[in-house]
Amino acid sequence: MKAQKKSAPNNDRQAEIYRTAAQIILRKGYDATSVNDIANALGMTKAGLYHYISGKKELLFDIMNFGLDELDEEVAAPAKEILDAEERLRFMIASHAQLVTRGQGAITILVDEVTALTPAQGRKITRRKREYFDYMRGLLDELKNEGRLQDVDTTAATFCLLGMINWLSRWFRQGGSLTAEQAASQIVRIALGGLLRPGPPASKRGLRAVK
Amino acid sequence: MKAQKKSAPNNDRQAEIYRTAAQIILRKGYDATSVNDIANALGMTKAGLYHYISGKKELLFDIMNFGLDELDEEVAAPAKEILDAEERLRFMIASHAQLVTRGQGAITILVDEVTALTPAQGRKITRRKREYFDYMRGLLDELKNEGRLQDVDTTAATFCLLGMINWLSRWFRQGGSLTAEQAASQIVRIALGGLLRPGPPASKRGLRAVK
DNA sequence: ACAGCAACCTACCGGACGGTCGGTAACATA
DNA sequence: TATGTTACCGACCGTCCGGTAGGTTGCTGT
Repeated sequence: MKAQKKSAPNNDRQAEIYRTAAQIILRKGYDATSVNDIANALGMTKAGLYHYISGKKELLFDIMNFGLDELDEEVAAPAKEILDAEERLRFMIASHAQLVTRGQGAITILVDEVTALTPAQGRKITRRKREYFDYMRGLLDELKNEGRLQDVDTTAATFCLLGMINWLSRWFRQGGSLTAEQAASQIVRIALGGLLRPGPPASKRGLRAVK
Repeated sequence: MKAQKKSAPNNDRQAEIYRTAAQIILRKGYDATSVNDIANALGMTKAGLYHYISGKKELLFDIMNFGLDELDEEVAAPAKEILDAEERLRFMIASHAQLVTRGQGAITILVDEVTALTPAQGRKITRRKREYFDYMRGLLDELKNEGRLQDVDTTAATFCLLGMINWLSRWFRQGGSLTAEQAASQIVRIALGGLLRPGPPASKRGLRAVK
């Protein structure tokens, strides 16, 4: 059968390729996804797809940068305009989480597969990731200086934050019992306020090391 | 012939194979790891390795079960003997986190690569994972009933917990600025108590929705 | 002394994959 | 009508991978 699509200019097609490829790679993993898989999902052949991309690695690299662009534009940049540090943190967590839950925007997660890139590409992606990480940790440091933070290591805390947010992509499903907004708000609540009530039974108050 | 026992060296070698394979797969990913890679790391050839394993997928499946066994033995089982729910949660987070940081025990993380298994194998692993998850959520429910939990969705909270813990494997490095115990204790503190101090400056108290 | 078996090896196979080459069909421009 | 460009396709190539066949070596029990 021949599907007929008339309106498909270059730019739209490119974006469609990124989006489709990102979804498949997100689901099956980079190595397990063949260029053929991506091409077929787009209704074309491998050779046809190579008209748009210059290689499998380059496609991954482009997608990752696309995802990081989104992150900068929708999370980091708007956050920088919020004056209050606590509110800024709240915004970053919530908007980052919502970016992850958006199926198409799930691109961000591909940041995992850095090992599949060439060393040079990997270094570039890692640098961009680190920039974002450092900004977030800096925000926590700021809060700590204001005395608004619990006594926690800000590096570890940043990783915990990103862990919760990135893990969203593993469990959040559109149409599940939680909406994207609800999931994001849960993460904000847990990250900022923790699980336990401020005033516990007041029986034991010591951090226990294990083993 | 039930009395027939496999010779002793077999078992040691088998365990060594699991541990070595797990480390490589953890670092490079399942698909990017060839059977040859694993064999070479063990100082043998591919055909030699096939003396011990029955296939690449089966190896992965065995490793995953091995990791889940560890999780049951070192986290779930001991936890069940702790009476106080809060202390039980504290123990589970800390011991699970430490299991993840132990280089060799890093096996647990392989739980990601379920898609690489056959459907039947995948179902079995997923079932075991879900068992663990359900136990953890049940613990949170218990705490909630006791009124010791903040107002959070226990399912989302469990995922957040596991997100933080599993993410450890991405950033924790032996010999870094934090010891395994310190990292585990940071996670416990953040998960249970949150990032922010109980009493904030009490200036603005509004939840901001994002964009 | 020798059978038996565990623990490897070299050599090879079929298939899948990333990538290329030389087309072609449709449309725009002039 | 001639020409160029964009968007694709079928066929093919070299490589590497999972897996197998059929050995060889060396220990062990009898």
